Amino acid sequence: MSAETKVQILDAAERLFAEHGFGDTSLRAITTQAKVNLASVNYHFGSKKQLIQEVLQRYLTVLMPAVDDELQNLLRRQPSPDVGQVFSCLVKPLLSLNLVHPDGTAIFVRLLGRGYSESQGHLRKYITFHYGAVLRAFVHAVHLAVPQLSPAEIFWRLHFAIGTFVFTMASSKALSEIALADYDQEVTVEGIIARLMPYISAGVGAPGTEVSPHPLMDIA
Amino acid sequence: MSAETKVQILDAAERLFAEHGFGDTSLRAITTQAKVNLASVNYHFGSKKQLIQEVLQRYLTVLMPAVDDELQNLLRRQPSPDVGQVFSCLVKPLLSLNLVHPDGTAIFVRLLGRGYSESQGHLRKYITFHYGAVLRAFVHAVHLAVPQLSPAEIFWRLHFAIGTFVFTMASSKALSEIALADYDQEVTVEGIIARLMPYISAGVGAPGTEVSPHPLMDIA
DNA sequence: ATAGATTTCAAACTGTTGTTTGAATTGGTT
DNA sequence: AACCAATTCAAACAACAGTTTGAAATCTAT
Repeated sequence: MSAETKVQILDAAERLFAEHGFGDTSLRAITTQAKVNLASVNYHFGSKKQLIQEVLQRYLTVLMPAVDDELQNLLRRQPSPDVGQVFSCLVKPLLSLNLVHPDGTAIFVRLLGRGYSESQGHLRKYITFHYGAVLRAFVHAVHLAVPQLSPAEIFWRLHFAIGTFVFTMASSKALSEIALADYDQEVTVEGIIARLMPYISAGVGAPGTEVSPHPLMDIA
Repeated sequence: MSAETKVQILDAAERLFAEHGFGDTSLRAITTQAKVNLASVNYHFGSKKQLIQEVLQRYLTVLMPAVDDELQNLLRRQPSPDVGQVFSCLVKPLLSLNLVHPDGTAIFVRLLGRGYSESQGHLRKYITFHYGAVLRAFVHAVHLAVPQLSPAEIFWRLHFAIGTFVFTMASSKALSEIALADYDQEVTVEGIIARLMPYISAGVGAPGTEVSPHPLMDIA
C-alpha cells in the first residue's frame, strides 16, 4: 500500500499546487484532500521541497524526451523548419500529458507557471541542469528557423515566449471563465494552445531589431 | 512625522513585494527594512491586504491617466494606428514611473506580475473596476489596429501580451544576469521594453485563426 | 504463526505569521 | 505650561506552518 499513499499525495499536491501555488498550499491541505496522515508526506518525501520536486519530475520525465523526439523528427524531414514548426514540437508532448493523467496538460503547465514565478529561478536551474541537452536542441532549432536573429535576440525572444506561455496557462482558469462569460466560448487547453501558437510564432519570428542596449552610449 | 512613516513602509514594502512576492514577504521583514515598529503597519494601513493595495495604487494613479492621454493623442493624430503605435502608448507612461521613484518602472511591473499570478484575479478585478474606461480605450485602439480580428481573438491576444510583458519583467532580474554573463549585454528596463515591442506587436498582429474551441464537435 | 521491517497515526514541538493591546512618547493647540 | 489627540513601542496573542516523535497497526517473509 506504500505506492498507493505516495501517488495519492502526489495527485492531491499537484492539483492544489497548480491552483493556489506552492507557498500557499499547506501540507495539511494536501494530506486532508489525499485522505492520508499528515506525517506521511515527510515519511515518503522527506520534506515539502522534495515533494514539489517530485510533483514536477513526474511530468518532466515524460515531457522532455517526447519533445526531444519531436525535434529530431522535425529536423530529419525538414532541415530548414519555420518557427511555427519548431514550436509545434511542444504541442503533442504537452497534450500527451493528458493521457498520463486526467487534465495533466493543464495541471503541468500551471505548475510550470507557478514554479517559474514563485521559486525565484530555482525551477529554471533545475530544468537547465537536468534537461540542458533538450533545451539546447530547441534553441538550435529556433536558430535554424530564424537565422537572421542574433543569439542574444533569440535568447530574449525565447524567454518572451516562455512568459507568454507560462503566464497564460497560470491564469488559464480565470481567462477561461471570462471567455465563457463575455464571449460564450467554452475553452479547453487544446484551444488555448492552438490560439497561442500563431502569436508566439509571429512574435519570435518578428523582424530583428538589434537595439542598442546602451542608449546613452550612442551619444558618446 | 506620520507621513514619513507611511512612506517608509510603502517604499520598503514595494521593493520586498516585487522581489519575493506578497505572500512570502512578512510584515516583520518590511518594518525591519523600513526601520519602523511592527505595529505601525496595522496602525497606518489597517491590514497587510490594504498595504498591498496602497502600494499598487501609488503607481496606478500615475500610470493610468498617462496611458489614457497617450491613447487620446495617438488617435487624434492617427485614427487608424498600427499595433506598434498602440502598444507604444504604454512606453512613456511606464518609463515615467522611473521619475516618480528610483527604479519605479521595474518595481511596478514586477508588482504587476506578482499581483496577476498570486492574487487569484483580485488585482485584475481591482484594475477593471477602477480603470475600466482606460482599459476599454486601449482595447478599442487595438481593435482599430487589427480590425480583422474578432473581439474574442483580441481578448486572448491582449492577455498573451500581458503575459509576455508581466512575466518578462517579473524575471527581468534573472534574465539580465544571464544576458550579462552569456552575451556581455548590460541590460536596462528601457532596453527590455524596446526588445519587447516588436515581439508583442508581431504577436498581437499575427494573422487571425478563429480556431474551433470544440475540436471534438468538428466530428459530430 | 511469528519475528522483523515497513507504514500509519495522533500528538506534540518549534518557529513564524498577521494582528491586538495598553502603556509610553510625541506633536500641536490653547 | 498643560492638555488632548496622534503616534510609537515592546509585548503578547491566536492561528497556522513544516517537521519530529514514539507507539500502534500493517505487511512480508521465513
